[in-house]
Amino acid sequence: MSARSISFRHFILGLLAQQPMSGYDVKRVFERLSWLVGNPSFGSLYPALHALRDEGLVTVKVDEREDKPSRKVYSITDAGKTALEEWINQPIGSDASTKAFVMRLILADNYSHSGLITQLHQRRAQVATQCAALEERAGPREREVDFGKRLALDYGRALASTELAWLDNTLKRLFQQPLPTEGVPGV
Amino acid sequence: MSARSISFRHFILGLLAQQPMSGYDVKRVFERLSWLVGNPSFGSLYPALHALRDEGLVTVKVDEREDKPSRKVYSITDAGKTALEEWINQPIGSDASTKAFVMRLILADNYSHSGLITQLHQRRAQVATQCAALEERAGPREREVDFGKRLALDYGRALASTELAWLDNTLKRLFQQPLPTEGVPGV
DNA sequence: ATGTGCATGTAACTGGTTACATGATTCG
DNA sequence: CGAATCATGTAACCAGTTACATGCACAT
Repeated sequence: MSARSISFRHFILGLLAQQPMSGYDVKRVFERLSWLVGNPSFGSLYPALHALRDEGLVTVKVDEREDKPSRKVYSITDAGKTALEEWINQPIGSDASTKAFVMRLILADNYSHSGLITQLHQRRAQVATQCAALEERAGPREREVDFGKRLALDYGRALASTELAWLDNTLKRLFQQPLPTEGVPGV
Repeated sequence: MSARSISFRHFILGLLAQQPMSGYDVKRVFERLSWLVGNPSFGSLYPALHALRDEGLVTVKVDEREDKPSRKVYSITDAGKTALEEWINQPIGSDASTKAFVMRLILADNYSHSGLITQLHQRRAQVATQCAALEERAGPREREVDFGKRLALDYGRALASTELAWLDNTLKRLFQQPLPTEGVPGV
């Protein structure tokens, strides 16, 4: 079960790769990004941290302080870095949700230049396919679809074409200039 | 807790309100819309149907045919219609996912004119809030955010502003008069 | 006969939520 | 003293997936 279902647990690992944090800190990060990636409850956050620790992907250090309650600070291990790298570079499924993609975007610093570009290309291909399908089915020719489906199809088409434009634009920018914060070892 | 967590089960009820169908038919509908609302497996679809039946929201009729395998056709009941109406008209949570909103769009035919407009307004308010927050945090002033967060924020902002524009446009079409809410930059 | 599409289902598991329970520290 | 914030955790439950299992009908 090393690199399976990809979700909060892996994303948390990615956050810990950027800097060591306590569970409470992680929660705060999620809160600020909740609209983009969702907001796990403590009831799943803490167990996720425990699981990462049990797998040896992170280590815990108790931070005793006098002014505030003590807390457990989690840091990524070498094994964790390896697992993270494996996760973020595996191809995004065609069923991947927007949230899953945004998680990868947020962890962009963990990618190599070419790795990030590959991810964006894959996403682009999938969105392009969907956009084309939506455009065909929402076109003026299709009369059998009811009002609701028409609304939904149009909505989806609008979002998909915007995403496509964003991806094209971003890929262009990335292709022209190297990453501003390149420096992940070993990728 | 009759009207709880709102998901596939309720959406299926909405599909059955449009026309009686078998589980397999429902699956096919999902398949065509999978990018927009997801695609439940049979392992959750059939139990959902059973649950709706047990709650008296749908009835089953076995359709015996000679040329093809027999199937179970589900039809919505009066109780089901009541439950559906209650569900679709309850306010969308600020944490509501895009998929949950698209489900409502697809079921647009089940809304009253004013009911649908109310839903769109609620969504608009939430997206506007998020869009503003994203715009502020992704602005050129914020220097502390890393490359990945900046990418994600920009991505979110692009999608949110498109959705806002779509909502405004759709509301205008549905309800021919200017919106009482304030305008948002960049349409 | 065998494979493909149609059609229905169950059991084990997973990832998540809700609700609960605890305790330190600071502020009014 | 009580409330709010910081901080961590567990147990019960729930929605959904995966994998499995069955069977009809039709075409090759």
